Amino acid sequence: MSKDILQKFNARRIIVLIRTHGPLSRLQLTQMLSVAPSTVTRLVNQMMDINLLTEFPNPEKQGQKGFPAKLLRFVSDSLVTAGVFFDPDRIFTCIADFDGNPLSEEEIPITERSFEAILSQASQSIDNQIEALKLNSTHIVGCGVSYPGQHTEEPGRNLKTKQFSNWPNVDVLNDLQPFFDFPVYQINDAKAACLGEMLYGACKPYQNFCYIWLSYGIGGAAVIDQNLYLGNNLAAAEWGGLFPKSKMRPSGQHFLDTLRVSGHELKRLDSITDWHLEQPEARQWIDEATQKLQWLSLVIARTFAPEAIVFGGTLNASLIDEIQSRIASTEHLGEDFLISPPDILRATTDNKPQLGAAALAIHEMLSPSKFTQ
Amino acid sequence: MSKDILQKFNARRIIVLIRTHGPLSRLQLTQMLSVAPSTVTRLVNQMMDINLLTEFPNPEKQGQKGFPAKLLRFVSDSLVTAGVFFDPDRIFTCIADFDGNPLSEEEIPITERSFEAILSQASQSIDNQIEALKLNSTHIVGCGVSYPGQHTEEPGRNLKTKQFSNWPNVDVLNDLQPFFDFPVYQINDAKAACLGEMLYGACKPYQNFCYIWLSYGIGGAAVIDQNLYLGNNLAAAEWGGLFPKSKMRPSGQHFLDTLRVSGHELKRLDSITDWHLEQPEARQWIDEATQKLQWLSLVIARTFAPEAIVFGGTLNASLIDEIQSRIASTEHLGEDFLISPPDILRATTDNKPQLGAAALAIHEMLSPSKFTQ
DNA sequence: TTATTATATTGCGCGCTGCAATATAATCGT
DNA sequence: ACGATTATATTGCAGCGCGCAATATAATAA
Repeated sequence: MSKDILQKFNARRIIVLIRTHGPLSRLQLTQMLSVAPSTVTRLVNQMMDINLLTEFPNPEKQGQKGFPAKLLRFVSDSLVTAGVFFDPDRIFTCIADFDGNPLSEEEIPITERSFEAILSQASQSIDNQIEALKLNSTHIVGCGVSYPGQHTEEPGRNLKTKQFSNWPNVDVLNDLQPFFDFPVYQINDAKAACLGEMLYGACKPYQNFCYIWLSYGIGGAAVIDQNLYLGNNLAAAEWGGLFPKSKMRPSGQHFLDTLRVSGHELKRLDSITDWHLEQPEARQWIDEATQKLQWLSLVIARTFAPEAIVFGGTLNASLIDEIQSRIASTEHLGEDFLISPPDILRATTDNKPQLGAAALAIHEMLSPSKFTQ
Repeated sequence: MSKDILQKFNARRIIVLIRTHGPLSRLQLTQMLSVAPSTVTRLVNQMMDINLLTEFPNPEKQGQKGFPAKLLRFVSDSLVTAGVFFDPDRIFTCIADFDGNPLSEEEIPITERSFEAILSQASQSIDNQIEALKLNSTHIVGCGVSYPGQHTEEPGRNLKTKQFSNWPNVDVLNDLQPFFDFPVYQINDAKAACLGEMLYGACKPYQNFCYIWLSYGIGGAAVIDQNLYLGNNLAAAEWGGLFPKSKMRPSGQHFLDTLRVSGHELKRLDSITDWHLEQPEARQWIDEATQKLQWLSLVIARTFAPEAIVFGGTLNASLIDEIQSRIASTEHLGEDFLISPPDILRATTDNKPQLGAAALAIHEMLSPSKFTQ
């Protein structure tokens, strides 16, 4: 069962197409890729040999003339990806298939916030799930790890975090890889969530979009031609920087601080209830935050001109819902904005942040930029 | 002399490397491309066969042990590109080689502003230069055409312009191609200038940068991984949209209007003299414009996080010089901006806007995104 | 039962590439 | 002075991904 087929250019393109469009016939793949039918046949058959793809009759083509096309789909437990997300309060882990269905999930409360403790629990959780699903490490394309933090300027995609006191800048190869038996990738919470939306969520149809991630802070990500654009120092799309700390900023932390001043002592984002959102101080904050985020949307539309802007995050879901729908329903994003505006979307996978981490491993394998040949 | 070698993947990569790095030996190419030496030898020899490349001894390696490496460079008149730029006042045309040296240039004053008149003069000028240089159309990879305007949402890269009254939206294939015997490409002034900087000017070393184009209006462009990023509706990096028409905006037109209010009647940007720049009203305008453009630089740094931001345009050169150097010398781009800022550069080719148009044809041929195979 | 149609497979050859052996042209060492 | 050494380039050969064209397959239509 040699998987070097996965290194082949057109094999990857086939995987990408089936992943984004759902089941397809060989003929459809031929047309979409502009390659000879024989090429598709050979590659598909090799992928069926290693049990990555399977075929089934097309129910819609029952009773039609000609050779009945067979549709191709992924074998759900043939190749899977692992995802780990954590914040100061909890660890989320999962194993997901190529279609983005979690095959298993786990949530673990955090008791000790040391790097060692969190990562051992996470890797143990992944191992348990692999065992429970009767998989082994040859089935895993990789594991994505994501948590709140900022990428540093050093090479190697290091991540530093304020949320976990005394943590070092975490380096993928030196610090993370020892915990896992398969390739590990690391990215911050916002950018992982963005990949989740791109591969599995509301952004599947888009080539270019921007993500606005509302959590304790304000994060973000920009997708250009189905790739994460990270920019110099990996600082691209870090929208939080557009809101100086000296002024009101539409972050979860600022919302908690605002509530605290008026006597509602909350420490965690997930303690916010619908009742809190109805308080006058909250209403006012929401108005102001919506206004700021609409300005941000305008700036994004004028700079990146994405097809869509997506709102998501670990902030209270109703709160994000309201902000997104209010911005989506405004007549004009801003003065002189005459061209058709980007779609303003609500993220659909931000309740499962580990799915974004899982998406990272798939992205690293399938992103067009990774296979030049 | 069959030029289908130019369609080959690694042949194009070789051209790109020699274009960006200058003369290289076969061994250097081997290492930079991570291919076998035999691959480079064969491709290079084919390109020498069609007289695209030529070799010469490496002067620096005189007196060193071993087989002396021969360096490869372009034959200057083997493959060339044509460029046409015009604004309401003049037409600039040129023929340039792959290294960005103009082989010939022409400037034509505009007497009649009809589409037909301008394009016939431009194409006639190009044809004359081709003849004078003893070239024929097989040597021309293409012709870029650029002028002030905004791209429309229609497919086919249509360009609409306010500067030329009664002009239709110009479509490349239907409207432009009939004037030329080789492929034509069209793009607006700002984005063409940006390509000129990327291929020939101050931005050669950068993978990602943003261009701020100061002319009658405020244009711009974003380069991501050595590609123009155009965004949805080709509206990306149109910075002008960030300055509402209801307020002060750092555009050449606004500068002319400001001077007019204080009694200095100027209609054309190239009528601005150093004396004008010393007037009190001008000084105040420049202060304000610098402040606005520094804010823009901060926004760009926070969104695109480019390696560099380049200032250029058809606005008075001293004026752009001053704005660029003032922004480049500020301690911090803005509040909380802690990471290393982008380089703030001065464009070096904006005195030859036709070179940017010429760059477009080369870019269309050599851009990595155009050759997947 | 045969013709027609839509889809998939097989046989063959081309062309790009890597590998390993060989060639080339300079200096170094004695 | 002349072979040894070194750095660079070329050649022969084989592998392999792909396209083309012929063929096979499995359904409906006549």
